[in-house]
Amino acid sequence: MRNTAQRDTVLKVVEASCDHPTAETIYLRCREIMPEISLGTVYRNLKVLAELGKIREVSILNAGDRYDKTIGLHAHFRCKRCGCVLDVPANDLETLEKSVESNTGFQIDGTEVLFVGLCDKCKAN
Amino acid sequence: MRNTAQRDTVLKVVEASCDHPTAETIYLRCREIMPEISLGTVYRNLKVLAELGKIREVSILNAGDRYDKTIGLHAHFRCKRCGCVLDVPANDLETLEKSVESNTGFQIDGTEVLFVGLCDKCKAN
DNA sequence: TTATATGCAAAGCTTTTGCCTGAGT
DNA sequence: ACTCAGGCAAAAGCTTTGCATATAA
Repeated sequence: MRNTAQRDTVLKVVEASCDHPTAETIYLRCREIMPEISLGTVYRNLKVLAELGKIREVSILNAGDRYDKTIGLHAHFRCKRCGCVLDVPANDLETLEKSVESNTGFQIDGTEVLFVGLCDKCKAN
Repeated sequence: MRNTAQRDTVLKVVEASCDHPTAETIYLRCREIMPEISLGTVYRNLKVLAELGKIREVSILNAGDRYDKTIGLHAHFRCKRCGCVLDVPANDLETLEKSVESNTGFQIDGTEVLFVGLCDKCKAN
């Protein structure tokens, strides 16, 4: 694994993003810092960084894949009106994982929880 | 909303499937019953049926969208080795939804829970 | 030096859409 | 009859990949 400026840039951009950006958005943000970076490189590095566990892929039902700097177990919320994606702290998730493991006998390595609904602001109007 | 043989076929195929099939798989199964059905029609009807709440779209992190005949609140499990997707009964989900609603103030209309890991069989070897 | 990563562009998938025709009601 | 839905094929994303070049170790 080589240490390249491009990979560094992708990681820094994800780490600086709080909005669970898509690959395309990450690409645009990378280009602000490193104008010559290519889209293919961004995709390649997002994949590598996710495999290394440095960033996290988030699946947002029918709205493209997103990336998240926060690795630890937590849930996501997507507002079906404005489209925003927010972190939801959910401390009961570990309990949930454990109970499913013992009920099913499966080995669980990761859990994705997505709530869909209306956020504060959109609920208001 | 018109009642067509094609829409009926798509619904019947999803209702007869226990493996959370992709749109492509559903298309192939439809063609066994109705050889002239087109892929576009399958996509259109999957979308319509999901909006009507007759079937459910399931998001399986980086593995294409799937469809599910089971509407009620339940979780999914995907084996990262063999790729199978299974239902996981999780009765605590409603409690989880409620607690997130009261903690965040968001209105929650739907919840997707996906566990990723190794199933029984794959764990064994 | 040499093997890995990048840039660029083409290719691959999945899903959507336009347009004309066919079929419910 | 009047529309909505379907068939077909093209287009529209999004993501991956091949290949030549550049660069980290």
